[in-house]
This record gives sequence, C-alpha cells and structure tokens, in this order.
Amino acid sequence: MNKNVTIHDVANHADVSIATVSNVINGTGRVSEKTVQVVKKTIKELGYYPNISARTMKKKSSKLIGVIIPFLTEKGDLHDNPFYWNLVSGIEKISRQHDYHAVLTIITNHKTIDLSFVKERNIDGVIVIGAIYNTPLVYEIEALGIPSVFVDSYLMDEGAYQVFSDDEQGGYKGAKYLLDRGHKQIALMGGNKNVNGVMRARYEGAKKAYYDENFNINDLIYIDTSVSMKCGYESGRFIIDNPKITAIFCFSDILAIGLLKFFGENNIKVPQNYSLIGFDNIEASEYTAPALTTIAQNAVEKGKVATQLLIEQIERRKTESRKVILPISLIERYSHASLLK
Amino acid sequence: MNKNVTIHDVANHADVSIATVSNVINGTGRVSEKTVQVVKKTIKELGYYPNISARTMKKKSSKLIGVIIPFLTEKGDLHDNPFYWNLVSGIEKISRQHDYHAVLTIITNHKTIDLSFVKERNIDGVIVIGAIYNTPLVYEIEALGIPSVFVDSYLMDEGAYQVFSDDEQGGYKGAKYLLDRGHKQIALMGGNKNVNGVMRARYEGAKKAYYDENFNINDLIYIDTSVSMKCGYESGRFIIDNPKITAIFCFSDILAIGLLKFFGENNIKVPQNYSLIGFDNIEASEYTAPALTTIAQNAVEKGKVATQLLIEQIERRKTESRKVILPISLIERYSHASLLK
DNA sequence: ATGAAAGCGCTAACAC
DNA sequence: GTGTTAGCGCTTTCAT
Repeated sequence: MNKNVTIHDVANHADVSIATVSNVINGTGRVSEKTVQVVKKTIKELGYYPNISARTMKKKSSKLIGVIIPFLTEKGDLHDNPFYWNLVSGIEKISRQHDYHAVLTIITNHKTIDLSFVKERNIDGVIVIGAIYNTPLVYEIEALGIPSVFVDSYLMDEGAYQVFSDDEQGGYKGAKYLLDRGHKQIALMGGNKNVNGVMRARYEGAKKAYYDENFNINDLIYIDTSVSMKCGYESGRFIIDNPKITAIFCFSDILAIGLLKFFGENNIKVPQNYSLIGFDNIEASEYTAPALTTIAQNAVEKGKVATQLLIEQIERRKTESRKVILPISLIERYSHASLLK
Repeated sequence: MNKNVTIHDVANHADVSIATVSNVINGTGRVSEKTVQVVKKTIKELGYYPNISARTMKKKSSKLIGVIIPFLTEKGDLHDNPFYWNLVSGIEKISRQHDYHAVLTIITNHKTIDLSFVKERNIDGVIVIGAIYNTPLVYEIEALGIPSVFVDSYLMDEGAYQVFSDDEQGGYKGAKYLLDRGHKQIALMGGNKNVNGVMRARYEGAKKAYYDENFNINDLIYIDTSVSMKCGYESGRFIIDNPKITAIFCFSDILAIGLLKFFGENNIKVPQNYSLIGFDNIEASEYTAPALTTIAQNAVEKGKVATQLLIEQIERRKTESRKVILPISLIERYSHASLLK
C-alpha cells in the first residue's frame, strides 16, 4: 500500500533533493548518470506517480484534450451513428500516444453551452465535431483562446484549424457516377444543407457534376431530412411519388439503409428499379442487400488527423496547414445499375 | 481578456478574504447573505472559474471518471460496434449531471496495461467495460483501491460492483422461443464463451431452456467465432454444411447481419429456410430484410446505471446493491418462423 | 461572520 | 551536479 507517495518521499529515500527528482522525471537540468539510476530505482520501488494536478498548476497545462460533440436533440438520437465512435477512438488513440487524455463532452442543448470545464480543468485544446458556421458554439470556442480543431464544421473563418473529408468531391463523384450511367433525375437525400456544411458541400459537389456534364440542374432534387435510418425509410414515399426519379444518392449510409427497407417492403428492387448510392462506407453498408455502392470516408483517420493537428498547435510545433481535407473514394458494390444499353 | 483570474482577485475586488470566497463557492462555512451576493457578483464580473487542479490537490478528488475499454486487437476491430458508443454516451451523460468528467482510455494490448493515469490524475473511480474474469486487468483495477464498476464482466468476485444485462435470461428466452416453435436443432453463434462471460451467460441460458423443455442438449451447437459482421458471414458455410440445423440464434445482431448477407448470396430464405434471432437490438436490426427478431438490451441505460453506481460509491452514499442486472426483452420481428402446423 | 495562514505536490529560477 | 525556495490556486483549521 503505497498511499500518496510524493516527490519528497522519493527524494528522502534516494537521499537527494526534490529538485533532482523532478529533473530526473522530466529529463531537465544536469543530473549525473548515477543519480538518475538511483532515483529511477527509488521511484519504482516506492511506486511513485507524479501528481498531474500539481504539475498542471505550475505549467498551466493539463495534458487534457476536450472533445466536444454537439447533439441536436431532435428526434434522431445521434447515439446510433457509429461514425462518432470511430472518430472518438481515433482521437483517443493519438491522444494517448502523446501523453494526453481525452475528456468527452456531449452538448445536448445548444442553448446552454457550458464550456466552463475548459477553464476549470486547464484543458490544453479542444476538438469540436460538426459545429455549425456562425453559431454561438463556435464563438464560445474561439473565445476560449486555446488551440482548437473543428471537424466537419465548414467554418468560413480562414484562421480556424479544420479537418473534413472532401465532401464536395464525394458529392461530385457520386453524382457523376450516376450521370455516366444514364441517370438524369437523381434524388439527393441528406440533412439540412442550409445549416450543415457537410451536407452543403456534398450537395454542391453533386450540382457541379450536373454543370460539368451539361445536365439540367432542375432534375436534381434534394430531399431534406434528418440523418437516421428512420428518416431514410420515411423518405421512400416521396421517391415513389415522383416517378421520374431513377436514382437516389443518400448523403449517409444510414439513410440508404432505411430507404432500402422501404423499398423492400414495397417490392421495389434495387438496382433494377432504382440505383442507390450511399455515403460514409460504414461497415454495415457492405452487408445490405444489395451491398451498397457508396462514397467512403475514414472516420478513425479523421479523428487521428484532428488530434495530431491539435497537438501540434498545443506544442507550438510547425503546423503544416490549417485545413486538412481527407480524400474520399467511391466503392463500387451492387446497388446501382446503368440505364444505358 | 480575463486571464487567470484567481480566488485572490475575486477576494480583492469583493473586499473580502479568499477564505470567504471559497466558502461562497462551496457553500461551506457561515457567510452573510449580503457577502454571498457581493462575491457572486464579483465572480461573474471577473469571469472567474475555480481551478480544479488546485482543488484536486487539496481534496484528493479530481471529479474525473476513468472509462476503460479493452479492445482485443484481433482481426475484428471493435471500432464498429455501435454498442460502445451508446454505452459511453450514457456514461458521459450521468457524469456530467453530477459534475464529473469522463476520461476515455482504450486498452489495445492486454500485455501493456497502463493504469498510471489513474494515480497521476487522481481519478476518483473507473468504469471497466467487458473485462474478463481472472485476468491481469481485473487485478490491476482492484489493486488501484478506488471505486470501480465493471460492466459486462461477469467477475466471480462477490465484492465487485457490476452491471450487466440479464444475458442468461436473454439466452433462455431466445432459445425457448425457438423451441416453442418446433426448432430443435439450433445453432448458437457468439464469441468465445470460455473467456467472455456475456457469451457464456447467454449460452447457459439457452442450455437451460433445453433442459427445462426436455430437449436433447446435444442438438444445441455453439459456433465459436468473433463478434463482427464478417465472422457472421463466414459462419454461414458451417451452417449450410450441417443440414439438421433449422434455426440460428446469434448472440449479437452484428453476427446476424453478416449471416443474413451469406444467406442472401446463397439464395437461402429467412425465415423460410432458417429462423434467425439476434441479440442486442441495435438500430440496424430493425432494418435488415427481414427485420430481425432479437433480444433487446439497452446500452445507453447500462452506461447510465454503471455511472450512477460508481458515483454513489465515490460519494459514499448508500449503494442499493453491488450488482445490477438490467432486464432484457424479446422483440418479435420477421426473421423467425414456426415449424409447427 | 470573516480572516490569516498552512500546506496539497510539483517546477523552475537561482544559489552553491 | 545538486539543493533551496518561492510560488501555482485552492481548502480548511483556527483565531478573532
């Protein structure tokens, strides 16, 4: 039972001063090799662990990273989107590698943002997921005056550190892929693109494909919904009510999975009756029937990159860039067909 | 720019001592109503936030909860199991409600368990997910000598605080449900039940159903695999190679989703050719074709309960019990059929 | 009802 | 190469 072993105990046992112990621990100052060994041995014997709170007080750095996840408390509990978990596990991994720890905070209600823990705990930097441009959360984060990285946020602020996937390219690729196969009347399905930058970027990408290929932009329909299987399911009605539509490009695999259920129940075949493309490439997208053609992004990687960017900021090392755009790719599976002969 | 406002600043501005300010903040001691008001006003004006590190040093309590998630770094990256995310969001929610913060730690390699952060950061208590009985992790956690709650761990230690679903009852219900419908040759599919208590409990439950209903226990097959869609898919071969099997009870919806894909590709119909039951009731289980009959458990709730139990321990309030078993229920959907006329 | 002061465990400037 | 010491910002005991 080594209760509360402090640097003093180590110093006493090793017969040196606490300053020397501190130097050994931090690799600072000049300490003879012999002393280093003695001190290290004593540390081990005594089962000494440095007290990070004390260190935090001196250094004004807690080695803590705040992860802020805003949940729109609407109907669709975002609980069920595996995307977050992947992101967080990427964040955790890199944090740990650099001796940081991740503190999770889920903000449920935008009206009562409470960022006080950042000051109270001397949080070194924060990673914010899916913030929305021109929103109190963004201002409050920036007002904190500490390093921050925004993921999937599409802030206009050029100075902000941001990480996102190449959503526009993804939207472009998906739409072009469909266009190339003879689909002209495409329904896009996603979250509110006026507010959600990710959705807007994907939408803009799809639109660009229409322009580039000289198709009529009016044939592009946007179904504005929430990102959940349920909403994907419920949007099915609209699609079959608009008989011109031949393909649907869901801006989330989650939506596509819901829609697939609706189609199944109504005896509509994919890809025979409709071509369907998803977005995200979540694991389940490979296991739908038919397996979903989708735009892949890597959430774990996204979390890792965001954390690296943050830590570089915190430690004032060179930061390669303020904005990292992760590549996406199209995974061809079996939910699409060509209309061409 | 209120940089580093301390209790001294507040005391100066309010023209009281720091002790009084401290008393106001903590609601301790006797302070006149008037002073309270003045101090509170000053705190607001100055934008003062108490420094938790300093408080931690005095009180030996950090208001930090460690969440420890062991990942078996095998093939199946557990990244993709939405279960964890639900659990964690439940933990985070209750933590925040009680002014704690959750620090995530994912232990990837059992050989190098590093729990030093618990001592270094004065972590008040830990929640461990899916630990395995008689394993170094468990000993090290218990050696920490701080409050802990084990989730889904099935430790034999009667003194350990534990939370899990009624897995045995779930196994029982699922098997009995199938038995009642004329299925005798049932394949169970799950993780290694010699090591994983959750799987063992579900298995024992299923076995019990066989006993209770006087069926031949030899007709119960256990397919030992890893919990991933891929493994569910790959286990399909074994099932069709054992023609007596008429029903499969997957101890995770994830597995059932994988198996469903195998069946689909091989033109095998569910529930016409096989009855299929899952476990967990993840959101996707409602969106498979056919929708999955499954045993439901509530991961968010599990996280919440575990956190409550932990905080009660930490704050030495009465703890109702050391072991909480959450109820499960059977959700009837469309992946099963009766063999009876 | 309020204040003075000790001390939590550490780092870092400075002295030796 | 090593030791002394002054805080970091707070809580808490003990005076007043």
